[in-house]
This record gives sequence, C-alpha cells and structure tokens, in this order.
Amino acid sequence: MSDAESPLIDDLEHELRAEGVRITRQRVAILSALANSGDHPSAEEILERSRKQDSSVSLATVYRTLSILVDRGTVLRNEFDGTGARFELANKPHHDHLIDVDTGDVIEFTSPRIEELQAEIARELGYDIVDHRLELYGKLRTRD
Amino acid sequence: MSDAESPLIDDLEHELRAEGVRITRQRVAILSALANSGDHPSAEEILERSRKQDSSVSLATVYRTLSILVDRGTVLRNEFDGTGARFELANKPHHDHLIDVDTGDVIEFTSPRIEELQAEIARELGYDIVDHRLELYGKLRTRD
DNA sequence: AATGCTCTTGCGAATTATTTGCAATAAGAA
DNA sequence: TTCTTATTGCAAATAATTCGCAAGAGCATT
Ligand SMILES: [Mn+2]
Ligand SMILES: [Mn+2]
Ligand SMILES: [Zn+2]
Ligand SMILES: [Zn+2]
Repeated sequence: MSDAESPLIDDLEHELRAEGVRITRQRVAILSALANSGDHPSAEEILERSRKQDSSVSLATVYRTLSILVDRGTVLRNEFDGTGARFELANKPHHDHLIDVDTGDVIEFTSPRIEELQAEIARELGYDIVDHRLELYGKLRTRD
Repeated sequence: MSDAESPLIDDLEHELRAEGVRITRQRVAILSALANSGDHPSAEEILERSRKQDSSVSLATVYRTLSILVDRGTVLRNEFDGTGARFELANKPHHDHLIDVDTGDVIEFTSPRIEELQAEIARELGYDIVDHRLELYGKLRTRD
C-alpha cells in the first residue's frame, strides 16, 4: 500500500511548485478531495472530504487554497442560487450547468451553439467576452 | 406641484392592496425609487434613493419590501459577480445581462435563439426550465 | 373623526459565508 | 541540520442579509 498519488494530482503539484507554491499536506488533501469529487462541493464539503486524508485541515486553509487554485485557473468557482460557492477542478472542457430545483442535483451540459451566440451578441454590443455564466434551473419532466 | 404618482406606481399600489399588502409611505418610496431607476441598484442604493422621498426608510425595510416584491414577481433580483444583489422592476420583457468588467456597466440584451436553445437542452435532459441565469462578462472591444 | 386589530417599521442583534491578523509551524533551499 | 519565509489554525473581523421586538401606522369599522 504505497502513497502514490494520482497522476492528476502529481501534475498539479509540479505545476504549483514550479510557480513557487509550497506543497503542504493540507494542500494535497484539498487537491485530492477535489480530484475525487465528481460533484460540485462547497467549501465545507471540501473541508470534510480533505480531513479524511489530513485531519488538520482547517476551513480557513480550504478557502485560502481554493482562492489560489481559482486564481490559477485550476479550480472553477460556481455561485448557483441558494447559498455558498461550489467548486470543481477545471480539468474538463467548458460546460454549463442545469440545476434540479427539487433535488439540488447539478447536471453538466455543453452547447456550442449557445457559446457561439453569446460571442456574437457580445460582439454586436462592442464587447469581447472574458467570462460568462449560464445556469438553467429546472424540474424533472413528469409523464403524468 | 401635485403629489400625483406615476400610473405605474399607482397600478402596483392597487395590485398590492388587492392582495392585502398595506401601502405604507416607505413602500411607496421604495417602489418609486425602483420605478425611477434605469439601472440595477443594490439594496443600499435603493435605500439612498427612497430616502429622498421618505427619509425614514430603513435598510431592513428595503430588504423586507424587496423580498415581498420579488416573491410577487414585481421585482427581479440579480446576483452578478462581485458583491450584493441588484434589483430592477420586472415590468419589461425578459432579458439577460452583459456586464462590463471594467466599468461595472450593465447592458441588457435579448436572444430568442438562446432562449430556445436553453429550453431545447433542458428538454433533452428531461427537464422543464423554471428559471435561468445568463450573464456575459466582457471588455469593451478597442480598435487599437 | 375616533377606535382597534393587525401589519409594518426602525433598531440593533443574529446569521451565514468568507476573509484576515497573528503567533506558531513547517516547506524547501542551502 | 539550519535558516528563511510561506503557510497554518484559531479567533476575530467583514459584508450582506435576516430576525426579534416594542413602538408606530394602515385601514376597515363605527
Ligand atoms: Mn461543472
Ligand atoms: Mn435588467
Ligand atoms: Zn458556457
Ligand atoms: Zn434569458
């Protein structure tokens, strides 16, 4: 039972180190928590998950680390309706979200057409898009 | 120099009264502030603006009144990046927003195509859209 | 116009999510 | 191992919004 980390985390560590960011136990735990999350955890959830690997992690460090990772573009911060930011690793292609208003489930989707239209609209208004947020809030269609 | 209110505010007052909502000086001041705002003011800004008409308005009442109006669908609450919610009367057709990241300016736009595509995407995923949020963050294109 | 029931208000305290100051601790270069 | 300095945990500070409560004010009724 070695302590080998996933290649993903290994890569991230190297990138961070290359930028002079120290690799601490806490940061590795937080990165692991994110890497092993298929969902969109809140800071509190990331705290819980990373504590399974390093019980010394504190909430302040979770926030500080997320802040660094978001600034680097390693992590995405989402602010869905309701409360608190939700995070995810930025290692997958761009996508937007559909939130199930009944269950809170978050479904990812992509629409090249919408992305194009957004750029077009911005262009017509004289702008270049630097970021955007598209969230659909829906209810599961029932076949009554 | 009469005290006549705009027909818009007059209508809103009647609707509210019909629902058993009492028309107070503060509420009229807040509604006026909203009706006279072409932009997307924050709660603090609405406080300042409504105080010009009724200096007794408090921030708690601004929030409480906005809450009622949002629940009724009279007012829309936007949560753009940065801090604090921004409000606007819901008396115009649906639109989304482009935020100038340099100046903070908020530009409104509509795209029937994007609206359609959103519904289509949700449908494919088995959902009916109950709400959505589309915000573009952009920089004014310069012709250097 | 006066009455009274009930909603609404202002104020300050409470909440929630996130940030920050600071002394103790630990990365990583030498 | 030593040394420098970034990082950490903790608690206190912020920022936006909500809440409890006693005082005040709509408005239906007389
Ligand atoms: Mn996602
Ligand atoms: Mn608008
Ligand atoms: Zn997108
Ligand atoms: Zn829209």
